Amino acid sequence: MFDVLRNHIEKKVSLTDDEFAQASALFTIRKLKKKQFLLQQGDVCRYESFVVTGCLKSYHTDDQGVDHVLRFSVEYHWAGDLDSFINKTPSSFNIEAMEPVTLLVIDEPSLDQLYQCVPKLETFFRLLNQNALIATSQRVIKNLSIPASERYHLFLQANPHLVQRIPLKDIASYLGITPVFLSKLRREKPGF
Amino acid sequence: MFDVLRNHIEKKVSLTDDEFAQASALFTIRKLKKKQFLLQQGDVCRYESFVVTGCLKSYHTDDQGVDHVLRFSVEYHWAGDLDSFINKTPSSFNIEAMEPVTLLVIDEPSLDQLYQCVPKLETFFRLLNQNALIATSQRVIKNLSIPASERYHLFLQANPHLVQRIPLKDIASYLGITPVFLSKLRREKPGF
DNA sequence: TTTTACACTTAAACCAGGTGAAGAAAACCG
DNA sequence: CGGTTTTCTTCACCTGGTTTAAGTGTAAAA
Repeated sequence: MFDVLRNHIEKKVSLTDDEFAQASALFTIRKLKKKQFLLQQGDVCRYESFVVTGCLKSYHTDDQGVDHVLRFSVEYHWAGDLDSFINKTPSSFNIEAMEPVTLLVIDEPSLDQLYQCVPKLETFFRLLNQNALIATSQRVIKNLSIPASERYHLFLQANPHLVQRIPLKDIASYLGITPVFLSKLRREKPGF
Repeated sequence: MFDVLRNHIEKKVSLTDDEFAQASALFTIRKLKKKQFLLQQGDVCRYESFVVTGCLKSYHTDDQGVDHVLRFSVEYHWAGDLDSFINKTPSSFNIEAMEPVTLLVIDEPSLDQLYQCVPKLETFFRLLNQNALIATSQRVIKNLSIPASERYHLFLQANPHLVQRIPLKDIASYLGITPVFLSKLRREKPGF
């Protein structure tokens, strides 16, 4: 369980046994059933969560009741709303388990404490957010410059595993199109 | 000149004179004329740049030759391509001065060194990227959930100063619409 | 002073993608 | 297994936004 987390962290910074012990003491295990919520829009996000098994989606429900998927979090990735977590503001996201999920969660005071005790972990989370920022910026540009059909095929290539696991309507939502239109795309350009 | 940078940093973390001296020794002053490039698509981004005066745009030119603006960097903000800067890969962005610009620039080895000597500055840049990630994520959701006309008015409200400084076509590009359509929007819903 | 260049507007034809409704196919659950 | 719910598809029609192309205003270059 915790060794998965250690493995994940040590891909970016190396830790002594003692340092990792300090860290793991601050995480707790949490399980969710399919369709359970880790966070509901309007609530404050109290935890950053490392996904050990399963898959979650983070999505915003707009005033017309339409969902827009920001990201999927699968094994060895993180789930949470950074804005709400840091600033203690009501979140504008739902985070929902798409499958039974096992998480290692940490709250904000503990994470702060961890940064003090083990500065290497501040570096780790800095790198994590740096990569997330890079990926999100690329997504903005792709959404602006690439038509939906191509965005769909790029998504398929980049996430062949995900497509088997999650409903198409959620992929459509992630891509910024309707399920109806995605269906049309699949009919027109099959294969690939 | 450098006091502007210090002021900016101390909004997030406080520094001793000595700590700031170590930092400022690693930055150098750079000036650009209007229309000069800080970075050209395809080159590796060697510097993170703090904007003292002026305004720049970061944009990607797609295979059809169309520009897509990722961000504007004005006074007391930063310019650079994080992906290219960190990973030393050819950048997919141009960064161009829209006005005469004065910058304080730092290269990657120096920044790394700075993180070692003054850990508080690692915290500072972590917070900076954290905020950028939050803002960029919100932009993804807004682009997916809000129609162009509303996005335009939100942009006006949020950046009243910018609109006076930069061409409308660049705002259109930032919003993900054509200048022609932006012009139509302005005609239909004037005022505000 | 004239020329060139670029930003902005207008209008009309066009298309990528959305809407609503309704059925077929899967997936879920007792 | 059988019934319910959810997902996926199809079709007919609609709209927000693009494209192309022409015209105007302005500022800088020559």
